[in-house]
Amino acid sequence: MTKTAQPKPDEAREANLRAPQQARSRATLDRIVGAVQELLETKTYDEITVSEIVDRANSSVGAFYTRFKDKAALLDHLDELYARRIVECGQEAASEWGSATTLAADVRGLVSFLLQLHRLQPGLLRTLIVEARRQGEGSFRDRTRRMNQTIPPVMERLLARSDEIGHPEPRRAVYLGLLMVFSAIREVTLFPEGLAEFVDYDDEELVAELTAGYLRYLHVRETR
Amino acid sequence: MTKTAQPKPDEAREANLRAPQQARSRATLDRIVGAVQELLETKTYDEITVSEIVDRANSSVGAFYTRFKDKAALLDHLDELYARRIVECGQEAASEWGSATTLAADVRGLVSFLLQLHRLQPGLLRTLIVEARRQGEGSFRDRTRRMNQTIPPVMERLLARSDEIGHPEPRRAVYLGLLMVFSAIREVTLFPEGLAEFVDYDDEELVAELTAGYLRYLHVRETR
DNA sequence: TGTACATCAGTGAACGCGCGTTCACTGATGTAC
DNA sequence: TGTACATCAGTGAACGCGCGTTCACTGATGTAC
Repeated sequence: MTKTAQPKPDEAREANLRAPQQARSRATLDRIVGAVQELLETKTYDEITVSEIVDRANSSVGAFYTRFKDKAALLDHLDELYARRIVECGQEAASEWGSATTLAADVRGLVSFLLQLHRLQPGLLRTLIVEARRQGEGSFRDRTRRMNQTIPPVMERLLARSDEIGHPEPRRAVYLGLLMVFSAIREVTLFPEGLAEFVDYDDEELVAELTAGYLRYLHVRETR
Repeated sequence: MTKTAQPKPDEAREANLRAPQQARSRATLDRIVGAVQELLETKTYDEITVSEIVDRANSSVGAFYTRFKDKAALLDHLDELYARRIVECGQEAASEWGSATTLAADVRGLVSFLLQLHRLQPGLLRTLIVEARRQGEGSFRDRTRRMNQTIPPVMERLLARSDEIGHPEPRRAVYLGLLMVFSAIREVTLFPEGLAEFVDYDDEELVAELTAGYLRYLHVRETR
């Protein structure tokens, strides 16, 4: 507690967003964010114009620019919101985990969680991955780091049961296994036109199969 | 053989490209294609200007527009070239396969092939996936189909040894397994800033581990 | 082999459209006394 | 409680830059006779 007032922990680190002071502008901001998120489900960020966003939000270009430094600042803000949400969801899901389950149950929970996460706003996620995070510049890089930091604790939880893991290098294996299921999920949800076309599982089956794949790769002794 | 001269089989189906008639313009075209491919390794297609492309190609905007209908036509052409190359590589690799190997060897060959393919021009591939194939419109959709058509024969080859596969649904399993290794490769090569950060295998190890993962998922009886 | 003409190829300045951004202004909310 | 002033919020026409595209022109290559 220093002499300077503590800035709001949330919007503090966002340089490009002029934080709203009144409820009215807060609402406008929310409408703008909502509008662009909707638009992102069908088009690229470049394809969306500022006018288009504010029209859909029942706002105006002027209002837009009193909140945001420029158009890029909105994308930055979206990324911030998304990152925050992921971290939050992750912690929430982790706290729901009981501590006495099996490795198989843990893995299954993880896979299921990841799939749900990707089902949320695929268009937005796609944009953030390919448009924002392209080359690790500035704030985007930081957020990737923040999100990645949530992974190791989860992996440690799996590794706590190394005795069940038959793979000779458990540590590397849990990470590569995660990458396999994670990216399969990403491919299915974000790029369904590609190879995912050949995969006709529904979500439940998909979780089951990916879980099985993960466990077998880890060489978990089968106890079914 | 009808009365009309057979059009060149290759460039025939490209409406947006005025085919070069002389060696000189062929060379110019090649330089333009080369230039944009280089640029795509570091920037998005939108970020690249026509002037930028022709400057690097030691050509001129005018020359550009005598070849291409518009800027989009170049992206279309790149996609066509890429698709053609993939199909070609696939057939080539397939023909190199001896016929008396083990399932494990086949899978390993496949995984290794996929990784090599992605190492070739990651920037271009990334662009084609996210910018061109976004929503399945017109020629891009067709090409995705063409490329996807090369997959089933390969899977059939694996399925020919179903007796070695312990998974209860061999057909669905070989496809999902493929998706897992394929998308893991994609994540590593195209989006290395993300989860792939945690994976520190070199290419050889990666192939080995992905192969192991695939085989174990298929429940191939271990014979090592 | 030479000449004339047609087509192909290339040049780069100029154009103009679209979209991000600005700005002069109006109205709403908060605060001091 | 009322009045005056400051700041916040919002409006939308106008601006201007950048980039894709055009176009009038020059030069190279091919072909007919």
